This record gives sequence, C-alpha cells and structure tokens, in this order.
Amino acid sequence: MNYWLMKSEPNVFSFKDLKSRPKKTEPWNGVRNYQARNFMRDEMRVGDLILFYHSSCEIPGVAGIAKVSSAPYPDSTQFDKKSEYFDPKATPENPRWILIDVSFEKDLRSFVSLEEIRNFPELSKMRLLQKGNRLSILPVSEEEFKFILKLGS
DNA sequence: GCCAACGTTGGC
DNA sequence: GCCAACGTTGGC
Repeated sequence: MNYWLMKSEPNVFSFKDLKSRPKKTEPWNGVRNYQARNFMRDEMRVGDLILFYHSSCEIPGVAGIAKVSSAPYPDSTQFDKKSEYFDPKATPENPRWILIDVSFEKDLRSFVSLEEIRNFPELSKMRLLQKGNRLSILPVSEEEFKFILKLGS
C-alpha cells in the first residue's frame, strides 16, 4: 500500500465537500500535470490512503483522511467542450488525462496545519515542504503518514 | 497582491 | 533540441 498527499483549494472543493457527496466519493478531475497524472495512472491503487490537503487558503494544511476508491480511468472533462478542463488533443480512443476516484475515509480530531508540519524534524523531508514544489499529488512515506495521522488524532 | 519556482509552449 | 516567453501554483 502507498500513501499520498492530495491538494485541493477548499473554496473550490474541501474535505467537507468530499464527505457530503452522496457516496462520499469524487472523481479527481481537472489534473493537467503529467507527473500528477502518472501517479494516478501508474501508482495509485484502491485502498491507498491520502492526506487531504487544503492549499491556497488562510490556513493551509491536512484537513482529513481519504482513500483511493477506483482503478485509473479517463477524466471525462477532457472531452467536454464546455468544461474548463477540455483538451482538444485528447480523444476517447486516445485519452491524455487519467484519474482515480477519491473517497472519504475518516475525520481528524484536529486540522494539521502546514505551520505545524514544519515544526517537526520527522517531517522535514516531505516533498510538500521542499522549495518550489507545486505538484498537486505527492507521495508520502508510511512514517510521515502515520506521524501526521497521530498529530491529528 | 506579490513573487519565486517551475512547467509548458512554440519559434527557430 | 534549445530556450525565451508565458502561465500557474501557492505561501506569505
């Protein structure tokens, strides 16, 4: 099993939004970065656990725990001319963007802020903290995942 | 709103 | 294949 961190802007789609979806599940559409796509297509598997991270907001940090709940499949928004994520170079025969479904797993007792994450030497190697890192999907080690889970429990 | 970092695009 | 220009991310 692998562990991940996925960023979302809470004013667009928050952890609460995920939890309030009818099936507590959301297709992770709109990713248009090849590295992030490759993680979803090649490495993320059903049951992998996810730190659901709120970015570009007043207090960035981990808001809750989610999980991968589908195999990889094409992002339908790439074929939708009306979508902001439409990609004219993608076809159903030859899709360019692949996603997985993300489901609610569990709440944290407390939000784990980026500021708090920075305080622990155990977490200093996280890619999240490395300079200039803009990837919206990042691998997390088992130790780091468990450490943050404990901080929030 | 600023700006550093960095991915993507497109001319050559 | 290089690289300048441009766009986006995301913390502050």
